[in-house]
Amino acid sequence: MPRAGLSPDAVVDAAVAVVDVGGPGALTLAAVAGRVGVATPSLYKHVRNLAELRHLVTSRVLEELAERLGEAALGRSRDDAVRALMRAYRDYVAEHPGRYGAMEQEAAPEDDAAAERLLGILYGALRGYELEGPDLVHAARCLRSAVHGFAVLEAAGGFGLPADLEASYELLITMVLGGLSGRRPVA
Amino acid sequence: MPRAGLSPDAVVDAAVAVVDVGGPGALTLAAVAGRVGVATPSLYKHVRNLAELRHLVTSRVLEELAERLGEAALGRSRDDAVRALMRAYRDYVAEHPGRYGAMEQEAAPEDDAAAERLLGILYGALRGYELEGPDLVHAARCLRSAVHGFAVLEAAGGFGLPADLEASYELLITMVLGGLSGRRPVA
DNA sequence: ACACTGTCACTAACAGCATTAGCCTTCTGG
DNA sequence: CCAGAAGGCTAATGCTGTTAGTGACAGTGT
Repeated sequence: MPRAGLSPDAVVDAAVAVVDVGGPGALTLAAVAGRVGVATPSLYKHVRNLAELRHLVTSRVLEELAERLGEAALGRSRDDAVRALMRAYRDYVAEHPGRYGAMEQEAAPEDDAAAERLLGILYGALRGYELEGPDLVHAARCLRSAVHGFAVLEAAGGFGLPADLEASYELLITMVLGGLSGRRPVA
Repeated sequence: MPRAGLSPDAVVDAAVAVVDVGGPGALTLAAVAGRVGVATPSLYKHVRNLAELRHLVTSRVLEELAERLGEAALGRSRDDAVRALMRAYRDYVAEHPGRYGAMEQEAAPEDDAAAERLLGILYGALRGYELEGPDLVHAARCLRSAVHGFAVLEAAGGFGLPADLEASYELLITMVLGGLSGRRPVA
């Protein structure tokens, strides 16, 4: 039995490949083991259990997303930055729907460095607006909600026809930008 | 062995109760059977398989949501209607986070009457705005994205602290209303 | 060069799950 | 009242994750 030259990273690579083709439900230790050409229990030398593997996949996706968003927002500010960020977000999800859907939902941002980093990028993009403490938090939450909601619905095929999704997303961007430009409802 | 007096509806009731306490991951035939006091295989007399049960749970949640949203939007129009709709949506999810999270993601709206009905209510609320064909579709998609994105993140504990979530949501409502009031980005 | 040690793969085994098959009791309608 | 359907059961199968124990390979100290 020659060694497979495995490593935790290689296992996550395989796991990502699995969800890319089969969706979140296909993420099983047997599938990952089969893909790397190894018996299922061998994976336990590199990964504690399935739960940890899922966690690692989530972190991987968050890292990739943060990378892309960081690039997109680089050298831009205010509306320009947010627009670029939102477009990059959707592009990533459109390229890897299974990967995005495989992220675990219960992940609290605090326990994951990648989540923290992504959140930091969001806050960075919002820096150009004059938003103090709580208002900044509200803005970031709304940005996340809009972007994530659209991403989830699109990745899961929740929208009927895929027609004109770009135009829909542009409207969403417009909504967010309008809301960020500080138009208060009453005041 | 006295009969348990089960029915498909009763099974779905139990399944909903299970996800209410244990979250989506707890939805297992064994758990549902245990809750109704029956052996696992007995469930197959009322439900085709686990996949169908999940489907039924999804439909149930969509029905409940549609009910609540319909009530909320009754007799209102335009911003008033959308505001009421969005608040009712979040209220429902906050009351039953596990239930909302248990909805299957892959559900295309076409194959489910409840989804269709909910979508109809959304479109109804948007009727007051002067939106023609595609623009109406875009608006509905954005409304869904915003509302669903916030709901998912809140239900999964994706926001750090629960503090001030109401204020955040009010900002989201403001964003949506602003976007619906027809301020075009370029034109 | 050689044993030694740790790493990494394996097989064997077990528990929990969904699912199917077959049986037996209980309701129900003619 | 009794035939048949309906709704419960146990037994058994295959897939999953997981653990324990075994053996082969690579690198290291002598």
